[in-house]
Amino acid sequence: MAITIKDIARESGVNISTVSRALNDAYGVHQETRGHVLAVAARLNYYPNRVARGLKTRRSHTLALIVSDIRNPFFAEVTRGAEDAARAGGYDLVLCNSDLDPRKQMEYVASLLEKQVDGILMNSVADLSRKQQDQLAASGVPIVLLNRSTASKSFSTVCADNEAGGAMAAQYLLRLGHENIAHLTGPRRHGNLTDRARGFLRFLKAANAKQGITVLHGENSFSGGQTLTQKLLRQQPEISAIFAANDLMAFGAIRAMLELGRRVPEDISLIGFDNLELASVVHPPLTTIHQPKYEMGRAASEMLLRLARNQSKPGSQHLLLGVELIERESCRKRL
Amino acid sequence: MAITIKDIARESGVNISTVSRALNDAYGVHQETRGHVLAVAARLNYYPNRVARGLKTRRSHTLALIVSDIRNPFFAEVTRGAEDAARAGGYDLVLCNSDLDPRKQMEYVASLLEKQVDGILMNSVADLSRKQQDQLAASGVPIVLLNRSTASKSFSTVCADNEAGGAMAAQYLLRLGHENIAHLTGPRRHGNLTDRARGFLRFLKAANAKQGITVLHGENSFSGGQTLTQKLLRQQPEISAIFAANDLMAFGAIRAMLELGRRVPEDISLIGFDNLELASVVHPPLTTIHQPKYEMGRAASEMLLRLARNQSKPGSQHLLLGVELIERESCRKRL
DNA sequence: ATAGGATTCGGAATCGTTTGCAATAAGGGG
DNA sequence: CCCCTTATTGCAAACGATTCCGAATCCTAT
Repeated sequence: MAITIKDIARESGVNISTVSRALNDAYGVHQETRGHVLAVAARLNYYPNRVARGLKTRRSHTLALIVSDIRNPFFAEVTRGAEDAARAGGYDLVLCNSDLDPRKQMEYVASLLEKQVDGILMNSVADLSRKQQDQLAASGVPIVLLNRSTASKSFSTVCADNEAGGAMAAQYLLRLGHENIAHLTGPRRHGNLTDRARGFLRFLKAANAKQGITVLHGENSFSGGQTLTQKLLRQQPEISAIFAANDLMAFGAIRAMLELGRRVPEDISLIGFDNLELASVVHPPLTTIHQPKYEMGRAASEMLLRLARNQSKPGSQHLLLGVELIERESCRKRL
Repeated sequence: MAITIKDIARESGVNISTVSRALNDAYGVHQETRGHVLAVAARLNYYPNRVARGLKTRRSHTLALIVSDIRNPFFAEVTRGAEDAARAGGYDLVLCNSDLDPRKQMEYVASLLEKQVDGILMNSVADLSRKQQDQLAASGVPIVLLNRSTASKSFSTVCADNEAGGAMAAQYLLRLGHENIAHLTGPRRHGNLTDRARGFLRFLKAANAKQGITVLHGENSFSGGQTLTQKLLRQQPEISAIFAANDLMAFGAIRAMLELGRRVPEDISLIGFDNLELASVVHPPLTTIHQPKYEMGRAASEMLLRLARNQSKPGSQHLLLGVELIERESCRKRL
């Protein structure tokens, strides 16, 4: 049986309320008795029961993070940022993998509410029905959405500036003199990727680009990038630059080009998005748009902490983080 | 204010104890009243407060996982397995990143104990002092160590058969006719890598290999693999096969050889260990020893659940999981 | 010396559950 | 018809903390 404040009270001859006050160094306990209590607590090797504490104070000092799959290196990075910030604030983080399944997501949320988590970090609610979203918003826990720019009235968000990133990619390829440019992206409903595409195309259009621009939709994965690239190069062998909507697709593109005997960057320039750890490892090292993944996780946790502590005025907040061009070796001037 | 069983009791005209029993469908409540209570609970949109429950039952229904860094894809995979199994058992998982810092690890453990977690999954205790380890063992929570084969009396373990994996690598390279073989590994104190090296060397020795065998120690990372390979090929250009102690080092080796103009597998065969997701993505696709990462996480969670539920006899348990050779394209017959 | 404010402390309620025990109701055998 | 099981329910005490409130003590200024 573990030591409780009752034991400490008995052992040090004071009431449990005094022990509690001493332990939390609350106002109203004499220095001397505080010292004595603390000494006894240390001697008995006491550690507080946070569950009991939570019952009374109605805060569990835990946050939850629901991602689609922690094995996605993007989320791993975000998660690390979120955990570090939570920990720094004295909270711990429970991890949930939803696979983007709406049912699983709602089950997680229900379970988390029962556990009285103080806030929830989620990477998407896009696939939730309107009704489910309302249910979430009505639940009362603070929620911040990761990676969702569409300013929502019910939820706070933190997101990278995907549109600006798309524009950066366009500007860069234009500056290198490319004219036949393709954009490989994911399913149309994918918000972030759509933003990137929009920024990309808008910039090209604004620059009066006279080039042929091709946009191909497919799976936003390694094999998706691979397949799209094969298709692209079969249809338009004259392509000189590719903007892949994320690094994984870019890796697939590299593979496809390797297999087709097209060299990167000698024959075709390639730029990705995300700046995954692997981007610098792959050959050739991938030029890409850096998303501040760790910072996104950190900022989201910090925002959630403020919300959970009622330190910020109620209502939803929105944070848009900047992106950055990382120049490596997968792009080259058009000859 | 949330709905409690007290509200349900009032609303349905029975005592809270009956409500509690009905909700848990415990023995001793009439079908009819149970039905009524459940209906009222549903109508009021009741969900139980697990914190209060935990206070009384002394189980929090949460497990914790302490890894060095979730960004390491190996741990991401293990974590996913662990979380799935925990969830399947009705537990959730709090994630901790220790960076292998002993102080952080102990802080995490202390915090987790205060939160009354029912069990802890850790990836290593090797860097803890003897005293800290005893302290851990004395804490009373079930602990299972991931990826630590050294059968410990105080802790349960689940681990892949690193030694057998090392032997497999040796057998494979021998079968391909290689004679000048090098092994790139990490720091000497790293238990798992040491096991791999032992299996590897033992097999070569047993096969009466007359070859020159070189073992190089360095950092067990991408750049470690890169550096060691540069050094190796400078000293011994005649090397025909390399066994890297993990895939990350193998990736580094690929990069180094690329830079030195040595082709894989035409000039030099390369085999890794882990079978990371990326192993099939990199060029050339890496032949490697597969560790059942997901299963390790899952098995560890399941073992921990049994321990936490007192379903297995006390004392430590140990599980060794098999490994497997994954043949891709980074190795070739010696001409 | 004493009123009165500030400190310091103890008592007890409370958070939302579970659970042992007693009480009551129901059913069955003699 | 009564006694004895057995099923169903209520009562109340936990679990381990926090916190409001009032009592006791101390200090200080008049």
